[in-house]
Amino acid sequence: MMSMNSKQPFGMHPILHEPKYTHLHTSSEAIRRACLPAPQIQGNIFAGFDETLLRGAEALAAVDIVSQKSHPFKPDATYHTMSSVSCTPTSSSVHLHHLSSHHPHHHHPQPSQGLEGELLDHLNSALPLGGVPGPEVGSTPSHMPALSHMAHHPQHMGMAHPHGLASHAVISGPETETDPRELESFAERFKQRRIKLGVTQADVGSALANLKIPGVGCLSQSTICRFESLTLSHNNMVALKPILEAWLEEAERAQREKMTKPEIYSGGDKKRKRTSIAAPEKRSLEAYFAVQPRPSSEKIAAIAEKLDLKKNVVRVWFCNQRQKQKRMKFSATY
DNA sequence: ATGCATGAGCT
DNA sequence: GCTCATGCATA
Repeated sequence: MMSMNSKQPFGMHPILHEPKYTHLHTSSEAIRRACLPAPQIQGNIFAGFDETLLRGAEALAAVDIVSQKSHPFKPDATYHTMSSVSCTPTSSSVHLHHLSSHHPHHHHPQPSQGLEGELLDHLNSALPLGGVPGPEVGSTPSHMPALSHMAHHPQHMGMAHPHGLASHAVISGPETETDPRELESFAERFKQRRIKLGVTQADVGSALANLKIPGVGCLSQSTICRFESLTLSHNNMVALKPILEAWLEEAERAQREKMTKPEIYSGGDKKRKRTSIAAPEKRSLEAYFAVQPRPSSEKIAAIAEKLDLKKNVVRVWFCNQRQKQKRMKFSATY
């Protein structure tokens, strides 16, 4: 008895189900890879990790920190462009727009996040979309699946495709906006309006279930946050956009309703433990990653032993690291 | 806001 | 075992 309340209630996710995805992957992957911060230095040279080389990588990492703060790329500090909400001190605003055209892409003014009316203030007590009471990030809806693995055609997401993909918007327009620029501005607008409504990211996440969109349950605060900060894959952004857009409209509609007719709104396990990889070990991992983002099982084992970490922890770390590189903020993607 | 983890589906 | 979408836990 342990997996009963885990995740997905549905096995599928209509939202993104497009057979097409099945072959878009290869090329898009390649393209994205080509756009990455370019950690791949000379894979061959270090290809055959052995004690010496491992040490070499570590040395590299060590040197890296000692000499200066500028390394080939900063894995942990996912390319931060948004300074609007930045809360992390570590990554001021480091992002490498390397390859291709690194152009000075737009930045948003981002006004203040302060609400601007007592009216709104009380409005958030009676959340739109049903229900979610607590306006604080503390509201933990247990778990709730959602439209979880909607894009389960993993290896084939093609963000390299300007069109053809999401051409079947479930909720919004006939053609889902795949344009990075559009996504960025939407995310920006979304956040501002959400704040205006006095709703937290967690609230939005759980309120999504009230939209009753087939296959769409709620989402976590993390996901909403990532959507707003564009730290999701492009495809993920595209998939979530119509859903959040629907929520936003519904929420604002509900608010207007309350404004007009004030009468109706009077009513109103076991904990997972998170492994923490120490800074030194993390530096080593980063060094290894720089020379070989996809170490073999053996190499992972070697690294794990060397750093005295569980092999699985190392494996997952690499997976997450790779995933991070693919997230939006896709520097050179446009 | 973000680090580490899980799990589905695919190879 | 990988990628991807997501989430819990936590800084």
